[in-house]
Amino acid sequence: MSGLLENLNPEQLAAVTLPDQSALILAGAGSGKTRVLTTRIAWLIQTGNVGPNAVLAVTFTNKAAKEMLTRISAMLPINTRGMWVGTFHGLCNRLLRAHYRDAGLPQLFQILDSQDQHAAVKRVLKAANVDEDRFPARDVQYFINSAKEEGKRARDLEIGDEITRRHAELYAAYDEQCQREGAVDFAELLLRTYELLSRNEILREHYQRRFRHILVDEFQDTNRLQYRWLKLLAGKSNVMFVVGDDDQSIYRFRGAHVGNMAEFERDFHVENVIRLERNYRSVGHILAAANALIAHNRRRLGKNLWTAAGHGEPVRVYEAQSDEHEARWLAEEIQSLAREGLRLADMAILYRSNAQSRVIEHALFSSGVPYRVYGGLRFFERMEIKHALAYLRLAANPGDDSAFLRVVNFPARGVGTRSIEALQDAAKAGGTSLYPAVTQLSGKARAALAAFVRLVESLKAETRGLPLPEAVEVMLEKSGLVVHYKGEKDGADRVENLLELVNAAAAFAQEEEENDLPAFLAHAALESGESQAAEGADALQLMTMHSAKGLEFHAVFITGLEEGLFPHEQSVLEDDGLEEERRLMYVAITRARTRLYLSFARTRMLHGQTRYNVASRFLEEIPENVVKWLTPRLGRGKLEDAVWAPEPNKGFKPKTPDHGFRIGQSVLHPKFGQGVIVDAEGSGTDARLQINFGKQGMKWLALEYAKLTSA
DNA sequence: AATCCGTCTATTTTT
DNA sequence: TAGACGGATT
Repeated sequence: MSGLLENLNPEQLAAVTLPDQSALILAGAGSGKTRVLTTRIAWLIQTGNVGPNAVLAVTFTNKAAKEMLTRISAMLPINTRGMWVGTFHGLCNRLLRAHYRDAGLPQLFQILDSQDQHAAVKRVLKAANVDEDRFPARDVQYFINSAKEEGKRARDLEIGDEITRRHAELYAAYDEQCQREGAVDFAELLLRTYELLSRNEILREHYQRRFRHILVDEFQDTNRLQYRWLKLLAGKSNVMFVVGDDDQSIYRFRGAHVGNMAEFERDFHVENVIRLERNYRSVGHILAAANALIAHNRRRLGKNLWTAAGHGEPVRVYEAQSDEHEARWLAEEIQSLAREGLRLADMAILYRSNAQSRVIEHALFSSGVPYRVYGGLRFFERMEIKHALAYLRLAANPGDDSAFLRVVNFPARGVGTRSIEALQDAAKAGGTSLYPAVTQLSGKARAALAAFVRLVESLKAETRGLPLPEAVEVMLEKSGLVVHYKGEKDGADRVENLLELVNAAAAFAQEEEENDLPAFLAHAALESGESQAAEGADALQLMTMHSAKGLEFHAVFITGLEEGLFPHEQSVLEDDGLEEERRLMYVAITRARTRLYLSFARTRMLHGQTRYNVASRFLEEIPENVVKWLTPRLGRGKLEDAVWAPEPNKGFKPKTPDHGFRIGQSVLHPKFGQGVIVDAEGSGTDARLQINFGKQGMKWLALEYAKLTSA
């Protein structure tokens, strides 16, 4: 056998070569989980009686799915085409496209992402004349998604109180609207497929017979509906190979149900659970910190990571006076590591909530450290891209009301609210979508709308039969989007993104076998794309601990370790919340290969107020012998002393310093020339200013001695 | 139709 | 503090 199994440790080997029975692999952080999963698939195929098309592998992210396919292709000389490897949503999309009639959907059903869904809910609320203060769209959206993730339709809900009753009605109305418009949201992809397979015996048996081996990645993140979906496909006799880590379950707030692991053991009569506990990523002290911390959780399946590598460096802990000091220390420490030769891209700053990035970014910017922030808007979520996609959607299907409403007056073409309302009435009266209802109108409203209809018609005509990227170019031209943004003052980035959409279409057309317009639209909804294009440059990584899951870095900084922030005060109120926060800390710690830093700040600006903090309990849960304090060691006081008391009202603090210099101001220095003040601290004779002198560099100058004049 | 202004809110996020 | 949003204003 061509070395497939070489270098696997005994547990990995056991997992890969398990006989045909369902198995649960408890894979610790850094234990070679993806390798086991992909080698298992390769092994199944290579040893004979399993063909590629008998394999179904499910992941949560497109990235993971892609990674898996790449690795399998590298291991096997075969074409991976027949294999179904994808995300839950991607696979459901594939099934529903293939069986749209049986699923009760139009052939060109559109996928709504969360934004689209939010807009759709708002339209339902408006149509139903609901008081949006009492029933905010995001609450209704949350209600609908939670219900769907429990596998429930509006009619299946138990109505307890008035609010629930109203929510259920809105859920029903929303589903009706989606059905009318041929729209399917993310949860619906799952639920619809589930219903299709449970109702349709022929289809169910077909797929059950086909997928002899079902493999699931990150199983601890599955929700209840996903588990039922898997069970349905598995039937009585298929082999499930699920990989997960209960200690890394951090997504309960979005429906993940760790209990699925225990249920799986029971439902599938799992005889032996295989534990992958040997860690190939981190040095000993880091693992010791992680193990000791997670041992404070009660409900665990149980696991202890170990490594053959040495202890390595101790975990460093830093106490800062304030969030700004913490940020400045981070910048300094990172620069010093960079001087030692570490690549910036191999270091990460992690935080609990996105808001924390601001101070850090400020400090990094001031010291000129290149960085990259994860999170935020992704490519296909940007407004201008949404607009462009709406035009494409209309070209594919003019009956798409949400696309219609998005761009009917964008760029502005004199279609006002009154015209839209008239149109909506006409559509309702005629029982049609908005587009065909235009002919029912008269007067001014009709004129403006008719022009839009002509635009869509010409779009349809001129893109028909064109290769995808060319169709996108035509759309950009005809819709007037590019011209519009060119004329806007901050439109340059948007124009660039629109042009990038042509490249995205070209890349998609080249990579995918099924590459027509509808397929591209589904791709845009299911894979929102990278959040930032600038990959490759050597830049420090900034992200939340949640986004760090699955990644690893040479050096990791976990920041803001303060009671109330991490563990977050909200989470302490939630059932199992504290344990989930601890798992998050565990995930964060285990991202580090050789260097781990933990930091906290005594004071932090939060919601415009200074908060006084106590160090996080997680710090105390890490054994002293693996830790090295960079600041004087903290007394180990009782946590009951923890206060998040608001600042005692001392009236106002003089925010404008007495010396008259402000941050952002341009100044002139006799020796360094012109510069800009980027930061300041102290006051009176202690006042110091940090000034960016461009090529001369960044300097801290004592105001008392530096002869500064304003420039 | 664009812009201004007051009000509200503030944990984590993939599909 | 700062961003998003909705309503009112120009």
